[in-house]
Amino acid sequence: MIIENTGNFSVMKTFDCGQCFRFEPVGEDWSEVRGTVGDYPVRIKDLGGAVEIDGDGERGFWEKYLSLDTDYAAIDGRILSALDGENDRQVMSAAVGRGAGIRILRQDPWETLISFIISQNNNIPRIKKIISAMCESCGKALGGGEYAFPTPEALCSEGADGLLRFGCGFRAKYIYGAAKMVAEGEIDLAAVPEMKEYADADEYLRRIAGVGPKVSACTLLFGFGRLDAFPIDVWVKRIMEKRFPNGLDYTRFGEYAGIAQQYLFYYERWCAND
DNA sequence: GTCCAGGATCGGA
DNA sequence: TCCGATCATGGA
Repeated sequence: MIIENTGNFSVMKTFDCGQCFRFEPVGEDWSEVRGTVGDYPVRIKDLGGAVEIDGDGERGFWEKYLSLDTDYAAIDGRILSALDGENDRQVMSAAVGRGAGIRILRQDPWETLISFIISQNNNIPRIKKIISAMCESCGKALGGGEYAFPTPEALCSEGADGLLRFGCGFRAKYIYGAAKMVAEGEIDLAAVPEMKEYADADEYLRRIAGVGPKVSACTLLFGFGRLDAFPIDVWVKRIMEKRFPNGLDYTRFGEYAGIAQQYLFYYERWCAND
């Protein structure tokens, strides 16, 4: 199917900005990607102002997954006018300019939680490798060599030691603990969207060992669509120290702090690679 | 061999 | 409350 009127939506930026770990480019660049969302293996191709989806699932499912129902032009405007001072405005302008086209994906909360537990003190290529091995071994086969993300029960039955073979190292005990809590109902991820206050949702997720402020924020942002979450990792810390000498009060971005964060993250990494 | 990666936890000051 | 060491692993 083809979805029209996608504005400045960029497949490349959206799928290569570190928010998801199960997509790969089809060809030379990231203008077309393939991966798996839930039980749907899919190809997503950027047509420039439109996007082609090759996979099962209703149109509404993909529109929601890709956040095509969200007015990013309006949000960008708010982010650009949120800060005072010439320097801060200039930095944000550069970051928004570089990141424009990114969409915060609405990913599965459980997959997002585990993915970002794995992400701690780790790098993106290796995170992908671990998740891929885990899916192939513990996830439901979808045909064509594709696999669903493992259920809590599937990971729980591996045991902490069983998970070590995927190369997750010291994070194995955290993954197992999270799987056990969710499988046994001690943590109910479906209850999180009901928590209106960020602090409440954050506190709830951090009952899981291995989930600190950063993993919690990423899970809330990428898995629960909480755009007010502002994950601070080494890159964001770096850009805050380097380019905001007077400090950055991210609460000024209000309910869209997470999108501002993603622009800053993308911008700083782009500068490092350039 | 050394350093680093979308951090969290623990113990000691 | 804050700070440093430590935690596995592999790629640069």
